[in-house]
Amino acid sequence: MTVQTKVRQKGPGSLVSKVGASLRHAISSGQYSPGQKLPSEVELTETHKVSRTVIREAVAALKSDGIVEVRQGAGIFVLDPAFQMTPARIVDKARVSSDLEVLEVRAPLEIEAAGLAAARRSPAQEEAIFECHRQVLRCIEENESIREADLALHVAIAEATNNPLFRQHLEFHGTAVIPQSRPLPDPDFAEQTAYRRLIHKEHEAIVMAISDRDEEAARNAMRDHLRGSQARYRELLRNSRAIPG
Amino acid sequence: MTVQTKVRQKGPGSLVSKVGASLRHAISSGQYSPGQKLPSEVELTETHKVSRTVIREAVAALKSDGIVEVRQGAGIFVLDPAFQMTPARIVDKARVSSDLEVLEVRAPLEIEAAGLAAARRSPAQEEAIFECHRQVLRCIEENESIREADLALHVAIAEATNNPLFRQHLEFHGTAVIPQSRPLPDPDFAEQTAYRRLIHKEHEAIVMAISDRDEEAARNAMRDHLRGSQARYRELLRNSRAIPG
DNA sequence: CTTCCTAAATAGGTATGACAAATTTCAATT
DNA sequence: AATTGAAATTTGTCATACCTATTTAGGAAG
Repeated sequence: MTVQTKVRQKGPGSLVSKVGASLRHAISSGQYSPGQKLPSEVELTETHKVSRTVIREAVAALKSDGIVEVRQGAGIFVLDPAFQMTPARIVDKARVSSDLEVLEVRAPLEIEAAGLAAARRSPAQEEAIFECHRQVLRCIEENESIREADLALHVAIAEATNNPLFRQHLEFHGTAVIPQSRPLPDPDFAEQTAYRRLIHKEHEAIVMAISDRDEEAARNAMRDHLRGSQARYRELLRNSRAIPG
Repeated sequence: MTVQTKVRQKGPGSLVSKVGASLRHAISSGQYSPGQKLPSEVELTETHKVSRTVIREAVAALKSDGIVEVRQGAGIFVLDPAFQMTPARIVDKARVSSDLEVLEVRAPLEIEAAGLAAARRSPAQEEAIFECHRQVLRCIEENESIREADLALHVAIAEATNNPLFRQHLEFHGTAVIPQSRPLPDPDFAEQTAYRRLIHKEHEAIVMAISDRDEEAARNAMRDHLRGSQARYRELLRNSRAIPG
């Protein structure tokens, strides 16, 4: 038997769990961003002063959690958080929530997020919000769906809170949309355009308040926007119910 | 090199993922029920005709998913589903959110929930809220931790919204607690009692507003309560930081 | 007969080395 | 510059050895 050059673990918790926690922290703290490759197994054995067995088992756990993907011959890569097991995926599996229920939960969160975004946004985050706002306008002018651009704007606002939980909660209902971006059942073209420009105008109030660092105005603008959306959506429901199946 | 008696894996997917899937299926299909011990690692190597490395890595994945717990010298045991992957656990693994971040997200949700509970609660739900409220008082009078009773009260309020997403969001941070129920670092006994009675009084305002079906009062009471909690928690943080490590 | 203690057996944790398979990189050739 | 093939790198699996923790079994004492 060869001489042991590595100290056997002493103290609570196994080496596998310790290395696992260390890797999780490295990833979640941004040391390795999505798509990036982790050090090789051999390098990790040297960094953590453990055997390859421990590294492989720790990586097996991360892999199971959807945090990394491992390609033989290539390496260990950090997965995009969108591919990780998010609460949305579990909850969506368990139950399909109605859009109104989702809105009801989202509204207070997004109102608060707008206020915090106004208080905390960095110049870069401000720019990102403006860019998303412009993208929504571009979709309106080109008569394209504003769905993705709309969601991206809301995500940018959540990001500007600098509390990652807001963004996570938005992704919680990632497959649900804010109703104003749903296709109208049978829209008159001019009416649709007016409708979408109203959305744009409401967005503008939010974005300007965030830019002005006006927390209260941002909250109020988002509240008005979402109340308007809820009202429009309920109207939508009533109208679509009046149409014989 | 010794003669290989096991066939090297051929076909898509690694042996680790295959054994992992097999074990998951055995557990979910009821072959091994909660609390029951799985076969030993050596037995599993024989059953699946793979090396112990493969078994250990497969078990590491199951362990990370919270499906089994492993005790050195004892064996591998199936966990009760209640201990398995819940949204809270996933999020906690990926990142440790600060309590203040959690509070920041929870506050708007709980304020809204209080308002909706006032609007929508059934008599049975009203009773449940009162019962939880009384339980908190009992814990205070018996000098027991109010943590569980406090959480149960918040859950009862979320339930009374009759929108299951509110309860789900509360469970989202199931392991995080509302700060007023945290142990104080070095409490003077009389001060602690006064403190907990203040909590009880704030709860009372919320519960009465819900009973009175007063949405606005419920929201305001919850807002005051949570703002008070946040302020107290920040004070707690400042005080604990002043104590030399 | 019951209880306690100790040794052995069982079972998981870690380290090491070897080889197979997949991917990437590099050098030589066209 | 593009292509091809070999070498290097990296992960997947197997085997062996030893350490640590728990369980079991047997014997001795009360």
